[in-house]
Amino acid sequence: MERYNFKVIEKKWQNFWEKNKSFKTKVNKNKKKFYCLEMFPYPSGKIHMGHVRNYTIGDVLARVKSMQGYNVLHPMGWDSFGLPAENAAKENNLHPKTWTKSNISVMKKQLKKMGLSLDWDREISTCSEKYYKHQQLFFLELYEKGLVYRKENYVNWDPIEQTVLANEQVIDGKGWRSGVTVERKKLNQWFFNISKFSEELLEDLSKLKNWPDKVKTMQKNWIGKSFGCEIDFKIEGKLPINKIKCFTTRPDTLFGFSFLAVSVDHPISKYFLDDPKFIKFREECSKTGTTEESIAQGEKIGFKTNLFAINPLNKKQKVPVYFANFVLMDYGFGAVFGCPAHDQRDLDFANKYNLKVKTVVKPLNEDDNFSVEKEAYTGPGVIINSDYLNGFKVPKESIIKTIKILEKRKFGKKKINFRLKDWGVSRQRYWGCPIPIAYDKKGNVFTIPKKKLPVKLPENINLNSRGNPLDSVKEWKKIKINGKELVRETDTLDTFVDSSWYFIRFCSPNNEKYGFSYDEIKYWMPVDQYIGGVEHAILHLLYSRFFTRALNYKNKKFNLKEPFEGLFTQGMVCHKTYKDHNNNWLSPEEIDTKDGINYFQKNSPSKKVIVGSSESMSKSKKNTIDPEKIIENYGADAVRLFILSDSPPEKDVQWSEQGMAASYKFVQKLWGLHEKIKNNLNNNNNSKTDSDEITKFTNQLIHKINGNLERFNYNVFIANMYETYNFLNQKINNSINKKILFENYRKVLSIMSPIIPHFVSECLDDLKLNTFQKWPTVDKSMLKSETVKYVIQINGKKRSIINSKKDIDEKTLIEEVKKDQRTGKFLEGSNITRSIFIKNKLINLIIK
RNA sequence: GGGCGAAUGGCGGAACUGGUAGACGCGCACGACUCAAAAUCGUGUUUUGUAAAAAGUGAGAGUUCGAUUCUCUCUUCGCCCA
Repeated sequence: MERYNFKVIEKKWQNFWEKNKSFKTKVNKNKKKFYCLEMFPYPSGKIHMGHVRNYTIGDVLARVKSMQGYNVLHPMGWDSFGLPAENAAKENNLHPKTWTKSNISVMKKQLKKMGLSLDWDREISTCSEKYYKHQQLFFLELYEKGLVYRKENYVNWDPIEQTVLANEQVIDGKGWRSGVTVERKKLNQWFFNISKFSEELLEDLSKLKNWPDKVKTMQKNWIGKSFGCEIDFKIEGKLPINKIKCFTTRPDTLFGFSFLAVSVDHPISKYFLDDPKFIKFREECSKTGTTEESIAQGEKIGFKTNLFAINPLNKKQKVPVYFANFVLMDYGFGAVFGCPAHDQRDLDFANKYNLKVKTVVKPLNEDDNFSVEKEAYTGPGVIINSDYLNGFKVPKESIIKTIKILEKRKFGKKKINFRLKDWGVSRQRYWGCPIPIAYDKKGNVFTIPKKKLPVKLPENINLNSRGNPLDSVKEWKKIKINGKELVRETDTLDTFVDSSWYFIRFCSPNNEKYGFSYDEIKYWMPVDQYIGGVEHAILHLLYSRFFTRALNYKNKKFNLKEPFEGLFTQGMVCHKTYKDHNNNWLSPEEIDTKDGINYFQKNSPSKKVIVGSSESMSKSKKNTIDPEKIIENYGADAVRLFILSDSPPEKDVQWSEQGMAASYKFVQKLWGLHEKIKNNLNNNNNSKTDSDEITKFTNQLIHKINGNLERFNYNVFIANMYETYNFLNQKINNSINKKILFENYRKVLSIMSPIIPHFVSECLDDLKLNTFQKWPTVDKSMLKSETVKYVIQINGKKRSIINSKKDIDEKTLIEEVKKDQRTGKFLEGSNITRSIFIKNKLINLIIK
């Protein structure tokens, strides 16, 4: 027997597919479409195992759907703008474009070696002018629709790098690169008005039936709808401030009011700017950062003003006004009223500054003397100590009733607040999509005429200069519009904008006139199955949902709101970690073992290795496995098989050499089986002995696999493949009818083809069959059986399994149980008091 | 701090609506082939027990004829907000 030579055969079929453009797709209105999309990669250099997993999962689905008769769109492209290109450019003195292009060409070759059924004619790259010119046009259209605006906003400013940092680039209040304390700076930034759609984005989550609940919950929390009330507090003091507006979800606790806290960025802060103590305090605040985590966990600090706020429900009550670090200007109105007894954060603050703590809610099972000490009470109960609010049930009755009272007295009104903020899209970066805007000397905004698009990125750039790179390209910045001398916007768009519509572009990748054609998106959109990492569960998916709505807004021709009908989030690829005794990470290639228990450094058995837990593959932990090498060693089919076999796709999978080797062996075994079956097909047997059994098996197999595919249980699918091998390898003999064997084997091969397409193509071709087979259908009559296995339970315990005729009645079965050797003895000398009978499945006899 | 989820042999995991727990793979053990090894093939493999049998799905309770599956309490771990 010849070994299966994957190197030759995989290359052969990859060439065949490429030459014949086997996966090229066109709109075909007579055929049902299926749009299968995996999140496109950032071209960082090489593909990693996460890509291998993601794209294998998608490819299996695309191939199955195509076999099931769908017109499948399965494209691939590159999310190719972004900061790493700029950093790489600085380090290697390479232009970002050069770096990106060469990465794309490497990764494309690697993806092709995986044997993916991709329509490469639809390849797009977001850093290409052909792509971003449409994005610039969209930007202008959104601007016209009023969905884009410019405002001043605080940003994290790195004074050394002269650039804005993202929140995750600020570590302990310092720039990740410079290590210098980050400043808060007010800058003019462009915003997308995503909050306009807050309600809709939240509501429509319920329509997304094929999304994981987990992701929907995360989006729901991110949008953060809360019901409450805005309240105007009268202010007394020596400053010209009459009132301060607050948002609260707990107006019912107003009698527990003990301080008013405002953000250091609140408009009233302008009256304190000449107070050096306040300036110092504000610096202090900027160190805690603005993330919710740092606010929740950091120390709560305040700066007492000489102002007092008056409780609208009790005018005698005056409380101090503080600036506080835990109040953010972007949420609500940048001011909150403090009720320490019923909010832990407020309680911490009150305790620190010796402020009054008045209990106004008691749990239902407590008496009126209930009083909050160290822990704020936030649960349900009844209002107490609150004059005419007393007795209201918390929270259902109390909040609504209080709001009504406030509204009646004109101190406030009902308000729904969202946590979701508008999307700031300005980035002080070079390698991104230029914003098609210019300004005159006064700072008035001018849009670049649509005819003049694209605004191209200048090629010559000095990335080592400080600050915004485009700002230093003097010639590029100058522009004349209608004879006016203007200066271009030098910020570029957040790369999340690029990925917010690429799935639409895939429908019309070569349409030069516009970002898409209505005909094509009408046919292809929405994406039927979107597959990617859960790390994009919030931002990317929410931005995409927004962008689709933005295109839909005021445009009746664009009849689409939700871009992704189905979503699947796959788990990560993990590997054991290794360290030497100096706590340095070691890569799997640097270690060796003799017994599989003790590990040492390669070629030096004295240097022991500490084996750590399995963690997601990352360069920093050195526990990555290079897909290219693995494909080189084992072949793409075996790698596809393994990456799916060991865990359900939505969970993390452990990479293991042994598992990989087992998959490789399995492909080899299947080749052996193929030879064996081929030999059997040469006999002239027309009898039916053993043949029915094979047909029955095949039908049950298809039935099982259909179910497993529906549930994305690809690992079980593969277990089914192993079962099939075990069964056939045992059953194949010369007594099997040739025709029946051929027909069943054809079906078995077809079913395996989405997972190991090269191998199956070779086998089918070897049998002179078309390598593109239809997905086999189940012959339901073959799923039925004359006899049935009955589980016999006595007092709920399994005692035996009896083979019996199908559809027999309870009495007959009980007689059989009595006669049966194994079960009979349990029944001797006792009465059957009850029996539970489940047809064709089980009987449970209760005896005394 | 909040939200979501998970826990099954030595390991990864299976068990569709409550109905045979441990499919399938890895590992391990034994055997065959071999001078030998690797590779390959075969057999076995939850635990205790020679066996009959008993126990067993993180811990404890509950519902049920019957619970890995449903309910409650707890423990641990993971993910997300970050």
